Amino acid sequence: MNISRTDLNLFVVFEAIYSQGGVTRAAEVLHLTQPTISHALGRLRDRVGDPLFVRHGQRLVPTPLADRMIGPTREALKLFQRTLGELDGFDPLTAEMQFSIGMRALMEASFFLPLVRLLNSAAPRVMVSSVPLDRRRIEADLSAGELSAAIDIFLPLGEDIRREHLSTSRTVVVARQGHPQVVGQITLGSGPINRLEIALVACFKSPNFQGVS
DNA sequence: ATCGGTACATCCCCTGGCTG
DNA sequence: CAGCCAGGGGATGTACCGAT
Repeated sequence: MNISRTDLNLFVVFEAIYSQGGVTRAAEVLHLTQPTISHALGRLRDRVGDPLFVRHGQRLVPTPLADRMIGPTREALKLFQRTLGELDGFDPLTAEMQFSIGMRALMEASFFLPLVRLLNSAAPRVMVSSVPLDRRRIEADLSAGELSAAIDIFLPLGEDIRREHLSTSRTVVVARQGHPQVVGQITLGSGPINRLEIALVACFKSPNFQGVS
């Protein structure tokens, strides 16, 4: 295949369809229409001589070739992205950028406000928005650029997801001395704690963030 | 069995870039 | 400047699934 005769945008479309699991959702994240994505997929199918995705009910399932292509494609797209980023340069004081950070409500109270305060001084023109996090879609949303980053508990994710430890939290139970239902060893999995109405309070402490929710 | 909703494919047209 | 070609989008067809 001659790369000079190949529209490299087709690989952006391919990656979006693979990540989103469908043409329509790929169109949404790329801000194009469904027929446009369908046309692009058709052109890529012609180029590689493989359907790449086959319909399985209402889903598009990647073919073995698509499974083989997705890794190198993502690597290449990341390289392009990094190269363009380096060309643009980055100065936090003047950068005008927008980031979407996925997090759950509990995390939001602890991390988001400190982050906004930090950015106000370090990167005043950078906008961040907090997006409700769907754990089942973290990898897909990060790959598609729907999320710039996500803050959550440690989860088993793919190797291409870069992660950093932000804080450690401890769970404690507070009850009056001699409470009849809180005796002996207490666990989260079973036992008396499950029968009680409890208030869940999370405390986070880290070098970068401090907060209580 | 039928109907409505969802999703992908295809047809057709428009637009913009390239070339002679 | 005209003709060609590729890409994008609207409209429509087709297939599938779930509810009734």
